[in-house]
Amino acid sequence: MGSGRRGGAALTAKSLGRVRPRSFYERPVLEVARDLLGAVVVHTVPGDGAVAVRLTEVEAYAGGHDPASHAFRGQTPRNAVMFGPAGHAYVYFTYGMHYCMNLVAGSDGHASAVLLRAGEVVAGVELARERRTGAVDRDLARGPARLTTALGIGREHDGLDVTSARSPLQVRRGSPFDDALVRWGPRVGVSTARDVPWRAWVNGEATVSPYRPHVPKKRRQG
DNA sequence: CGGCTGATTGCCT
DNA sequence: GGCAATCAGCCGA
Repeated sequence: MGSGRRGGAALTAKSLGRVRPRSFYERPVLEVARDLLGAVVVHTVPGDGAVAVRLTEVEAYAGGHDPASHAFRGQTPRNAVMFGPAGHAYVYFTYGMHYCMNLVAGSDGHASAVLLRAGEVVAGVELARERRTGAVDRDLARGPARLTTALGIGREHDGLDVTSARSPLQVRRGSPFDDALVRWGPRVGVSTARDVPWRAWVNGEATVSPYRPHVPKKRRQG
């Protein structure tokens, strides 16, 4: 372990499809979210290898008018990438230990984005296992923070353009899922717009995250 | 299996 | 100072 390249032979651009162009992201965020199911996120680390994840679960955030969005209270240094052009990665740190990755969608300045919640590792499984020690294969990228860990994504990737064929972080066409397999549900922990289903996942996929609605943490007594 | 909770840092008010 | 777009581990049934 720790020496030599991994995942190179199994990872061909052809099998994963073309890199999605910026125009793919410059659409309403719900359309982008739906079409990201089946798409493949590829992160390559020179000398280490590449890991590719085929998305099975995503969540849409609609920018300044969305109470659950990081953009709701306006632009800050942390969320600045969301207010920029589509097709860039917005990576944030949360719970003092986890990273989550979004893809900026919509028109410039709208600050909408799609959270990548879960997927299946389709290349670089060995490297993903190293990054996710102890996890069974099905759980390697099953959950937003698990997904970034498996891919090796951190704060340094915030703002990266994922539409370039030369980028170490790309999103490729992959193999889209049929509409009949796509399910929509209400988002977690949002009081407004509860009737709008902004979480999309693929029915029957084992890699869809198992987590339930988040309940506010109770303050410790004494 | 489902439910609950501690971990641990940075961001926003 | 409160809490977060989470996760893993522990507990009881």
